[in-house]
Amino acid sequence: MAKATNISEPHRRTRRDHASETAEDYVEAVADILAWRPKCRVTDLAKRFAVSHVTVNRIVERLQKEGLLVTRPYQPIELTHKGKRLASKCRERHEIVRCFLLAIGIDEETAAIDAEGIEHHVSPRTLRRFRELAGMDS
Amino acid sequence: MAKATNISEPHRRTRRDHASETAEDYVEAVADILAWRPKCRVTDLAKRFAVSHVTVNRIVERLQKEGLLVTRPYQPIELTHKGKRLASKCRERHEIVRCFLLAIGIDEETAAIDAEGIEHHVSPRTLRRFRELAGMDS
DNA sequence: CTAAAATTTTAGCGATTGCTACAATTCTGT
DNA sequence: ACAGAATTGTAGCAATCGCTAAAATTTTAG
Repeated sequence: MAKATNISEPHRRTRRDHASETAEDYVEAVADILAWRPKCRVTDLAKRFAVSHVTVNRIVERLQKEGLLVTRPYQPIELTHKGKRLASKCRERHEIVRCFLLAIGIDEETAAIDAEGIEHHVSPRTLRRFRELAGMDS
Repeated sequence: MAKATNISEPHRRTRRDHASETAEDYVEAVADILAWRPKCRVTDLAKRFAVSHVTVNRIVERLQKEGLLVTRPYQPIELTHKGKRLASKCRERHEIVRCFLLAIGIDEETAAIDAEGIEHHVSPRTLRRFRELAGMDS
């Protein structure tokens, strides 16, 4: 067992980047919304995340600066190539986690909820194992 | 309190409370440190989380207001009864997640890292299943 | 077309978590 | 005991994510 003062290894990862998680959640949401509607608006995201449209507005502004999405004043939101790639990656990871939870016997609703929280914290190695155990190997 | 947006079940959980996670991480760390040393100091926590002592100081101040721990100026940190209970709960949950990851074939180091991130996002139901599959049933 | 409704933006507040720089206190070695 | 080292506290900055209120713009309905 690690000594109490043994800092780095585990916690380098636990020092999570909340801003990155938000970015992932948002591009994933935008991609999901655009798969069902012609346009993604601030209001759609506000409803989805149950926050005010003002909060969404500011986050969208930040993500645009980071090159993940594009929008103009009073116009709908679109993903950049970079945003689409990130969204795709997140969606796949999200699905693997969700299907893994289903595979070990978690009910649909709980799996959906837990996958949302867990997805950002699964390393590539663990993700591969999840995929195997979920029977998603191609 | 609840802004009745009645949004998708999954996101009620994904709207995570970062402050609560920090509280859990800190009481868990304090308990762990006190299991190895006679006293827990601001510096110990700063090293563990790889943040400045100033950041730790402010968080400790907040947690004291919340009744999770106690400290006086220039004195070491101790957990309240409430803090000990929370720490115990978190440690158990943490161990279940870690052992579960080991049980499905994840290596020790990866399991330790991923458990740190995942622990805050596992529902009671999923946690029970993890414990079963880890062979930790009493 | 025009007025109302919906949507988006801006302004400004607070909480939380990060930092550096510096002051205050406690601990330690001689 | 006392000086220097270590530790802790304070002041003040920034970034992120919440909010309300109110202004600006676009969309919709009559």
